[in-house]
Amino acid sequence: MEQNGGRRRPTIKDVAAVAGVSRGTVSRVLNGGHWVSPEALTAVQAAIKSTGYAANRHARSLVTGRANSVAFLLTEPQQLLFEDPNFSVLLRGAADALAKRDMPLLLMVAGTAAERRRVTDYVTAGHVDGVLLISSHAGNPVVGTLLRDGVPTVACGTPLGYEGKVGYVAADDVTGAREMVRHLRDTGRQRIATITGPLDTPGGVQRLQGYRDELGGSYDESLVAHGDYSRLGGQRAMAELLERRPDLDAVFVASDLMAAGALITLAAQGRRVPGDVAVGGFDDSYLAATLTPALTTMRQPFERISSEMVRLLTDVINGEQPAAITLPTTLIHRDST
Amino acid sequence: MEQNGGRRRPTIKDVAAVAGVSRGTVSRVLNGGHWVSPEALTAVQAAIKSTGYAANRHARSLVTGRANSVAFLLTEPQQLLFEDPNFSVLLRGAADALAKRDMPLLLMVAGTAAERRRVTDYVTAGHVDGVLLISSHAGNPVVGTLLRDGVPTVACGTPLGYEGKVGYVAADDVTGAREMVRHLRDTGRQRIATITGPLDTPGGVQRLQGYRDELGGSYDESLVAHGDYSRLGGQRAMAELLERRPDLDAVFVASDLMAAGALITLAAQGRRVPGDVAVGGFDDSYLAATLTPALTTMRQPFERISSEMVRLLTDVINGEQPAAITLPTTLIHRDST
DNA sequence: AGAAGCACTGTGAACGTGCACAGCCCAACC
DNA sequence: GGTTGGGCTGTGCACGTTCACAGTGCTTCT
Repeated sequence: MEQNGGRRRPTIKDVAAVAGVSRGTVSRVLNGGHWVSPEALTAVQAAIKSTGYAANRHARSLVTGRANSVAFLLTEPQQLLFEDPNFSVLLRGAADALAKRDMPLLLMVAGTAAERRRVTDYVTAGHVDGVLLISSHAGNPVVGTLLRDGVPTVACGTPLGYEGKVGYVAADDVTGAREMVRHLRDTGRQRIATITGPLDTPGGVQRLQGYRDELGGSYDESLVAHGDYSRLGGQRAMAELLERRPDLDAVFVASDLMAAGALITLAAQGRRVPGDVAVGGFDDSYLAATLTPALTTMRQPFERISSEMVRLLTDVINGEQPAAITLPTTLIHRDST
Repeated sequence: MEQNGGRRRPTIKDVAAVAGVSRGTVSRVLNGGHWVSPEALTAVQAAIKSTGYAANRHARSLVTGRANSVAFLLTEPQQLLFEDPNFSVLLRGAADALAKRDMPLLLMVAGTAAERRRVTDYVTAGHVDGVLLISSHAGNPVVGTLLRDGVPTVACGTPLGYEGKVGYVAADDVTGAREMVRHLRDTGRQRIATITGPLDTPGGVQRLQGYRDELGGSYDESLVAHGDYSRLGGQRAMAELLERRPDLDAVFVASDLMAAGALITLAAQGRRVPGDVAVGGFDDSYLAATLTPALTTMRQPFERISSEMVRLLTDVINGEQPAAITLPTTLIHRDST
């Protein structure tokens, strides 16, 4: 309420004085209000309001040993993740979920070795309570460090090489991929190709897995090309596929961004979508609906993924065992199939 | 070096004991190393390494009254900013620049009134030293609050309604827009339209200003349509322009994302780019190069903008007067003009 | 009536730092 | 040879909070 006229910020002591109680009582009110009389409670609450008191988090953290904050850690080699439209959605979701718990989100980037060093130093020094890990490529050295130092960690997507050792939240890639391939087959496609993600990422191997599972015996190596989750990668992989198998009539692309690239190649080579070739994506990023034609894709529930990551992480911080959560994907039917 | 076997983290006292000096000396080494003898210096440095000591930032903040962290504050009503490709670049740049100063970046979102309240409480409570403000729409209530409470703030783009009261870093929108329009005219275009950003944002008004300045007398209201920085908005505005002025032969679009939308409309209506209509964008986001045709656009130096914002903010935090920094834009000539 | 419990309150000691201050040693100066 | 002063060092206090503990007054049970 009061104006900050260059004066010192009110402390718990000031509140206690105004309320006519002791520091201890104010502290108890602040932390749940148990074991304090109704009169004291209201007096303290009024005093807090009138003084404009806000707890000093540094002092609190110092004595409790908890930072009450969480790091959102990006460990991609390049800024590839920043081109990824999903990243923003995930980031925002995490920030929202954390804000509801009154915990700030610290954004940390660990691309280079120097950054990696700084980040692990920071994190293992206990300046955050836990880490939301946006890694993906297997063999990430950061994961090992966090694990070894016992830092509560929740990954986004199966952490290849660390399954069962670190908690994670992921979409059901295998089933999602199967469903898309089944959809393509159900609409009469015979020669269904796929553009995969990098095979050292969970999305890369698991969506390919689903593609294979669904196709079973009729699986054919020449219908598989590999991308790197970038638009350009999708463009190239599509060109490669068309050269190898000009007869293909559908393609399941492991990400919307790569699908956007594939559409460019298809258009450039005069193939009509979905007339000549049906295209199915994965993610349902905001891109999908704006492409021409609008992209049929598997929706990943990113808002849910981020909120579950935060929930899981706070649980782990509070001593629970890390768990693995898999969430279902949904087929979004648009114009490209 | 030592393993964290559930043991307590080393404190400055442990370091002092190992080095055979007092806390004070270790503290001096930590803060610049002035007034400490060479022998003590090396002894302390060795002790820091052998104990694996890292200063407790909470304790430090408690006594110094500085948080040593900065908030990256998003104040857009919706998640519009998260669709904006520039946002990621800015965010990453800021995180990098801050990391070099060993300051963490706190991401805060203040879209709704409740979020706004929480954020201003947090910030004015002194839990961060300053704010990197990613606002844009005029009349943002958060700016006033920050200003009133004397929170060091640096905005991205001219903070409409608060010019001269808060420091900012911006690209030279007016000159950039002029240059693009001049380029269109120099390549022989006669009827140059424009799609503006929202007119309560600096980019909206200033890029329109540049367009007008360059066209001078030959300026015509019917060649101006308004967008909202979204792809769909660009799509709609382009349709509006084509209906009103089917004879137009060029369009300057105030953002790449809107230009992407404009290209969709132009393609749908059978206009060839750049044959029938030349299209110039603004931003040079990663989108621009991947569009078909690749987009001619004005490059905003986002990496530089974010690093200058951080530099300016740290200056303000250290007591300097806030300044206004304007950075030049560059014409990137591609295939759409 | 005294003991025992309950509901609540106040107090002192931490937590790990930076900073002001006082003290030390040694060289240089009068 | 005492005084000054500069280079370096150690010590006590403060920062704002939580937590354990010791009360206090009041009810209830033996």
